[in-house]
Amino acid sequence: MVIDGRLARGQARRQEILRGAITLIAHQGVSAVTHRAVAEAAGVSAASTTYHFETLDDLLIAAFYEATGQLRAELAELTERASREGADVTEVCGDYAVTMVTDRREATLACMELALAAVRRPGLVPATAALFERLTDLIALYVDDRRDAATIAAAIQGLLLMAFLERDDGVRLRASVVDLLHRYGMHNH
Amino acid sequence: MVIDGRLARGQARRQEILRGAITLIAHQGVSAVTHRAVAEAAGVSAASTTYHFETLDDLLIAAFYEATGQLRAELAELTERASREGADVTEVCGDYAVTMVTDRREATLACMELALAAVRRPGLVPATAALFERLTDLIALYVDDRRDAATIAAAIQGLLLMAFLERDDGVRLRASVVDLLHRYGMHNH
DNA sequence: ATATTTACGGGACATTTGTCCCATAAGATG
DNA sequence: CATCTTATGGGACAAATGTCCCGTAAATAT
Repeated sequence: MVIDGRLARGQARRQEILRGAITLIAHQGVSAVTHRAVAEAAGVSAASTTYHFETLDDLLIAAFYEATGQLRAELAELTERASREGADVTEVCGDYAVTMVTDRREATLACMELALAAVRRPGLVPATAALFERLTDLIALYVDDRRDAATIAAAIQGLLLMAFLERDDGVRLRASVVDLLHRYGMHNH
Repeated sequence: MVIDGRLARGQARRQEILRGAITLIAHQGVSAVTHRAVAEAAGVSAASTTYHFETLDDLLIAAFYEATGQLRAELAELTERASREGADVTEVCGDYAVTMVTDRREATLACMELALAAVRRPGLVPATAALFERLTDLIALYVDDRRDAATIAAAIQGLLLMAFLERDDGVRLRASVVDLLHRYGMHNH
């Protein structure tokens, strides 16, 4: 069976719309996400966004899955590689933290916006939790107790926010993350 | 000179409006803050909110100062007392963290919303930084290095977010905070 | 007592919002 | 070819929004 070209193009545009929404969230916050604004950001008509996402909430939830999905995939791959190659987890975490506030700045900010929004919208919790799980997976390679790993993951979230507020380029953040991990891993040495 | 009763009553209503805005932010997010919604939450007319706060941004910034102000005052008093009485800072921090997700839930949530908003609105940064400073002050009683104290303060912010997401009643949070502080204070013992 | 200042309610305005409807082009299917 | 199906664009609609204006009551000042 051949793939329907129309469906394929539709899905492609759907992705463009989601990317537009994520960029919008990162730049101007969740409140800036309107059908029309997303349409303009994605370079499509407003009707197109209502076609692919019946309601705005659907669009937001989908954008959240998209944004976290990227980071989740990267984290999972990082975890797999670090586990295989026996890399220094503290260094890997430090490097990736820097990536989150530089290259992945938009997606990270979007995730933080939406994680906070999840406090009020139960529908967003599972995806948020999934992202936390992936980060915890990576840290758990270094810290035995998974509960501790979860604590560290949450703490790193706070460090990321501070880095954004201080317009830190990542240097300070990197040191903080590495140091934090060392504090919890000391008993391993 | 006698105080103008009208001005006094005006300021009182101004406070009511701010309280309404803070409650609104905590319950439904920053986006729910509209002149009319705030007016209804505060039990006043919409015109009254536009009278006391010419623009919505003014209202938001004022609400932020109000919300952080409460917490800042409490933290400052806590720091002063702990310093005077030589109390166990880890216990004080643990207890107050629990307070933040229970009794002070609304104000704390509002602060987190607005701290994140500060990433995009430079006007909100000073107040956010001031709140962080107060928290850092308290922690600095326990951890010598102020840089470390700031890191811990940021980390606690992350733990608070996680507590909200997990609907933690504070038990888990308290343990995490105390443990985190012990990790950084170990060299003191 | 009269005038002035302050606080506030009611209402209006243009703009933006979510959402829906219809026409049409492009691709798939018979 | 004819016939669906899918994806979009253009446009419309009511509702909500920020903001402004006018009238008025109450407190103060002269």
